[in-house]
Amino acid sequence: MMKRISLKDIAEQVGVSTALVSYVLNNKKEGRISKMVAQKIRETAKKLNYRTNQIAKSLKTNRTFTLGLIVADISNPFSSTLARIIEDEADKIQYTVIFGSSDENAQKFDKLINTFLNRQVDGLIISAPDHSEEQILYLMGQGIPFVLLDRYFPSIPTNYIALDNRQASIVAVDHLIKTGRRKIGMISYDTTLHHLLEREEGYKQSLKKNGIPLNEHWLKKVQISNTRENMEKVMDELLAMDEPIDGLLFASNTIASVGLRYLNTLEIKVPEELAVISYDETEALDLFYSPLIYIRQPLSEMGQKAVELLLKNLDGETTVQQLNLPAELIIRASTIPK
Amino acid sequence: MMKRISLKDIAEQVGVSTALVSYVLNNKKEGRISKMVAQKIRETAKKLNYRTNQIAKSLKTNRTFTLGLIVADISNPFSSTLARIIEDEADKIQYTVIFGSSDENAQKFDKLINTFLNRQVDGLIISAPDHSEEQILYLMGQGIPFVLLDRYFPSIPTNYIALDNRQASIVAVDHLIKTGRRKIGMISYDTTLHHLLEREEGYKQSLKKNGIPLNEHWLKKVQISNTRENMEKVMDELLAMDEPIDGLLFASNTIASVGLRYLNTLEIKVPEELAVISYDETEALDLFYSPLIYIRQPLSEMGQKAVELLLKNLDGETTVQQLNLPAELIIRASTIPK
DNA sequence: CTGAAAGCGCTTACAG
DNA sequence: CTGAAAGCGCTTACAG
Repeated sequence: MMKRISLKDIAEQVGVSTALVSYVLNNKKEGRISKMVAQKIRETAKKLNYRTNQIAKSLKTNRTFTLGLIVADISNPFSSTLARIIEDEADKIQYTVIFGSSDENAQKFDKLINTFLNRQVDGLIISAPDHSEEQILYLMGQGIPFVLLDRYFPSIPTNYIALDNRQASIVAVDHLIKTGRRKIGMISYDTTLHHLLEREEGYKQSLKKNGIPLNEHWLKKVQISNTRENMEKVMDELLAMDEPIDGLLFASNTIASVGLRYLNTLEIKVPEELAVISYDETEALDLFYSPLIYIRQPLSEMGQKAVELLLKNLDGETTVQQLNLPAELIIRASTIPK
Repeated sequence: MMKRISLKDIAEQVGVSTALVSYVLNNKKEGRISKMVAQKIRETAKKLNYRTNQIAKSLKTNRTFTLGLIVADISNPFSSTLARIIEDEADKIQYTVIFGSSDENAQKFDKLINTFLNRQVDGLIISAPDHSEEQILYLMGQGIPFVLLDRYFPSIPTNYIALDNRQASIVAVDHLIKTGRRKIGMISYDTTLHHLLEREEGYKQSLKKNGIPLNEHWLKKVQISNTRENMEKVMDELLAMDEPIDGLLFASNTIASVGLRYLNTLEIKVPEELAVISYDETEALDLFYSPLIYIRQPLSEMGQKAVELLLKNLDGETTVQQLNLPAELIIRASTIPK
């Protein structure tokens, strides 16, 4: 690789100090530097194709303008859509994003945190996996600026941007009931992640509110690490009961995607025999033979607010902000009244 | 934020030089340092929760162990799947990935390159947009290690990992013909991107080989920046011809996704009236009422080879390597014989 | 208007 | 076995 041009090279060519070159290129001390010299410096920088060494600059200024993004899995559309929004927001404030996937694994998550901190990221945006309280508390203890996104821990008083999951489930299940369903199942993950527990709570709450006693067999949980294998089993159970369910809520896009694929292979008619609502939108929903109703998370707003909140923290803001944004139920064909 | 612990802090506590601390923590000069001191240093580092400042290390060693990944759009499943594979491969060699989306725009692409170079990435993995030859040549001129992924320029003799696009189209169209189709359309992008031209060439070549004269109205192009709006128009054209097409090849996952959504709204029966094959797999393909045949790109292999090749370059390898990997036609229901 | 100098936190050739 | 010292490429308080 060719030798990179440094401030020193420019300084030597122009016959000034590196300090002056630095001032000019950073537009510091404007007006207090002779126009002539300033112009000469800029010209020479251009001619030599000078490129700031951000590493050196970061070492000196103690700011890297880098943001660490930890998602569950960047190849999941939910994560990658958020990543894209965050990329765009970060770009607006001159930030670059480094990312990593935790695979819902607290240990991998811990490793990512460490890697990112070693790299001196200015802050982190985090979708935390199950059982990662310790790492979150560590970050707080160290005073590292970060914002939790999507997932959060009610016991930890820290910044987060998330959905109002309980309300989202309530609206969804209310809709199922309003369109004539009474035996409503839900498939969620076997997890202690609070946002999913809230989704389950909302489901139960809606049933209760509408005078439908909860049948405990209606609420199924599948392993996060083993979703595909588990789904067929629990769906068979839900559909093979004495009184099979006539409404179903999927708690995530992955659950929905796998579930719909399986439904495609069955004789069940959606929405006539089984009305389905899914959390999150994926293109899969549109291509299912009966376009699905879904709970749309305000991803753009979530990503924007997360970056905005992180930036506030980088700028010294210390008050904690917690946001549970409302979801929107997108109503299409899959729950026409019976 | 709390003061970060530096080598100096450890050195002071233990009563040795920073040099020694550095040697111990980096496992340099093993055996030439007294066990006692080494252990004391390690203990103290642990006790103080020492964290290497990678920025300082990078400045000194001139290596950041950071890799820049430029994709078309991280929120597109094709990009995010590759990103995930690259993340995993990079992790194996202790690399972190910073990413950016070019949106198929040469100017944004140029900006990303500059940002990443300022940040002293050790190398780049690039899905280049249309008309970005200049930037690629610049990278070559500067001797920056990089590997093109998915897209490449035949006129530029540089490392790339891509698909054998021509052959992939040939196999796909051959299959359509073999199963009884004679009027075969293709929808591609309006672009000069070589990999798409190859896909088109393969399509034409198969028709020719099979004695079917090309009807120039069969090959449609849509704007990359405006895919959704364009698709309905060209599909209407293809299906409203005096002799409507009975076979169709989609040149990308986005084209397929939009196209299938539109087909869903029409009366056309797939595959009976129209046999469809798509490039790339997306979950959407599975949920279309007639599971689609598709051209599967070996994404894992592509991502792995890209990182492997980049690593070779970082280690000083200078011979250019160009790989066109074979695709696989995944045959399912959507082209049963007429 | 401009420069000499210190220092960010590391690594490493050299000396002993 | 260990340390003093230089230096990576910047920024910036200070002095003039």
